Amino acid sequence: MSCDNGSLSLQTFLPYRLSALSNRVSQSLASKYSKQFGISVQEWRIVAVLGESKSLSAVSITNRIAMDKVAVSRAVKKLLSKELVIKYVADGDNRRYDLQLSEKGIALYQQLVPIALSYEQKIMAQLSDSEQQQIFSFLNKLDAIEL
Amino acid sequence: MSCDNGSLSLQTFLPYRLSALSNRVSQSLASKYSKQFGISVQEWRIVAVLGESKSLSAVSITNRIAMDKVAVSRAVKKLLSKELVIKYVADGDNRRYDLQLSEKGIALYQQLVPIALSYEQKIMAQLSDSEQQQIFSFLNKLDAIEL
DNA sequence: CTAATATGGTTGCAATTGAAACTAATAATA
DNA sequence: TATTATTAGTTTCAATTGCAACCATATTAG
Repeated sequence: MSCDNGSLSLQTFLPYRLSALSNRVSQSLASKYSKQFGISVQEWRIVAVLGESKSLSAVSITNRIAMDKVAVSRAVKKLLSKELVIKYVADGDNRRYDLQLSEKGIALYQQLVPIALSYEQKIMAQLSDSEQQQIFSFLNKLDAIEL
Repeated sequence: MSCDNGSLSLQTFLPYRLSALSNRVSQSLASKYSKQFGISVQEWRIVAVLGESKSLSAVSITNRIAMDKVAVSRAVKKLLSKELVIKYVADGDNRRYDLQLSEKGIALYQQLVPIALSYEQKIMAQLSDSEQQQIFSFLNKLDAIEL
């Protein structure tokens, strides 16, 4: 569907379309998170990743999700002030802090997961079966390539 | 491929994956544009849209691409200072400015189009034929839905 | 014709982001 | 054991963004 004839229209330019869609989705999710739970997308991502695995340092978080350490540091600071996570010096390394969800954080996580999943379902429901099957394989391939 | 069992992993959460991919693509393009041409992605988008249609007001630009009028205003200001576009009061409406590419802007546009297209090709080449066929239909469907 | 409303575009200010510099602690090297 | 190099995380400062208020012109309604 993209054009191959030396001319360019943003409407058929994959990077633009990808960015426009992703921004729309992100912003709609961001406003949901913010209105209902008072947290940002970054904060939610950290909560999500901590919800999956009991205890992580900032660096391990950076390795799991697409956030650099500065962003993690700032988001964690906010999560701490909201008492959604707790932080303690790691065993055997005084530079590192291990983070885990607090009681309050776990409660938030458990509230948020079904909302996030049903949101995703709403999107997926718009796609044909074959599209649903291909979308993650597509994302995986693209994640693997050098840009 | 996403999970349907009430648990959530960011790695299989469509909004997250979409955002991560789109950011990666955007950033790599942004650095290309910036290094080679000294312009931002927003500026490039405006150049692209002006390259397609001779003359547009700021509002028409916002209607065509996913940029709000503040972003357009600021990007246009930079393009003017770089002398890539020219601006003149519109016929019959003294509030409106019509914008078009300058000679220099056209030259930039003509340089950039093939680069952008070959970049897109590099991405598309990673996808199977059926994926290439489905990707824009997929994007179109998602653009159409309410979030 | 005048008052109210709407539209095109810009500006100001606060919040967010990015990049580099920084502190503190660990690991590696000699 | 000193010395250097890495690593974890934070801070700082400038640039970018987002939102609301703003000016100027156009349009509409009374």
